[in-house]
Amino acid sequence: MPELPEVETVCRGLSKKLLNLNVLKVKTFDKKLRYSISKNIENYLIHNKVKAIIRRGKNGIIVFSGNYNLHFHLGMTGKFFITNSNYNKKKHDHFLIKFDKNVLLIYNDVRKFGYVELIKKPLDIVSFRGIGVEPFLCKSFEKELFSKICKKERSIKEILLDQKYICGIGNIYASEILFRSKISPFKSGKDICGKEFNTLLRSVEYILNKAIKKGGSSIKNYKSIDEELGYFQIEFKVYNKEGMACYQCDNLIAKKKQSGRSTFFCKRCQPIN
DNA sequence: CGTGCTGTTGCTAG
DNA sequence: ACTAGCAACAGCAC
Repeated sequence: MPELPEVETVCRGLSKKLLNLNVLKVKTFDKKLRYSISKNIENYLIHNKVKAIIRRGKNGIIVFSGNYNLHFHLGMTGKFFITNSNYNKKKHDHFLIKFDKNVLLIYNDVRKFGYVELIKKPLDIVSFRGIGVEPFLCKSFEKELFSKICKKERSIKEILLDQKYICGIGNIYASEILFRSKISPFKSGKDICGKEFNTLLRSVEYILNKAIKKGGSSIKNYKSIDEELGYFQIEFKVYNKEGMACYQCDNLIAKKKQSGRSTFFCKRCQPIN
């Protein structure tokens, strides 16, 4: 389930396991994920050392010592596993990197909406793929963000999902953030007042931070041989809770589609006006 | 057994 | 500027 907190947890896990290791071998099992993987990717990465793992929105970047970095996006079902060289290939494994110290990194993706790609240095992290402000920096950009968003006809839920304003928020946490903010997901951007917007930004930080903390606590007590990185789940207040009692009031949680995607909310706690 | 629907993302054609 | 459709697959209800 890769939104920002999951990607952050994956990056921290990768850092812990891969930093300073050397690439011995790269292998692709599938020619194509969302995009085709560079045919001779091994030539670009072999004998390179892992220098850092960086997250930007829902993107991860493995920084290598050579001229190229490796950008990954997990799509809907992308997962990394760290294991050892005795590993046997599983269904939907698409890509692996063998490092020294007997460390093997596996990329597994059922639906193949994710991808990995080489990106040439230098790394421009600020304007990376044209995405917007990092959620944990959004308070410093409150004025700029508000001046854009308060002109939008679109609903605030769709604005939160649009990576070009604030990046990293996906369909699950968008509902959770709006519930905490007591703002209707259907409220138009132009109807959001300054005070509400301030509450919204604080909820963005709160919800994502809470989820990262949860991920951070789940990652350190691994015990299986094949360690799956970033798999965890926070307790949701509204997501997937249709028909259940609201956490705050007696009302039942409602579910509606916005741009073809499910939104969960409480009509009483999140009034439209 | 099949058929149809849903799903954590993001690109693109219209 | 916006939305529907789509990518590929599993899991579920019926």
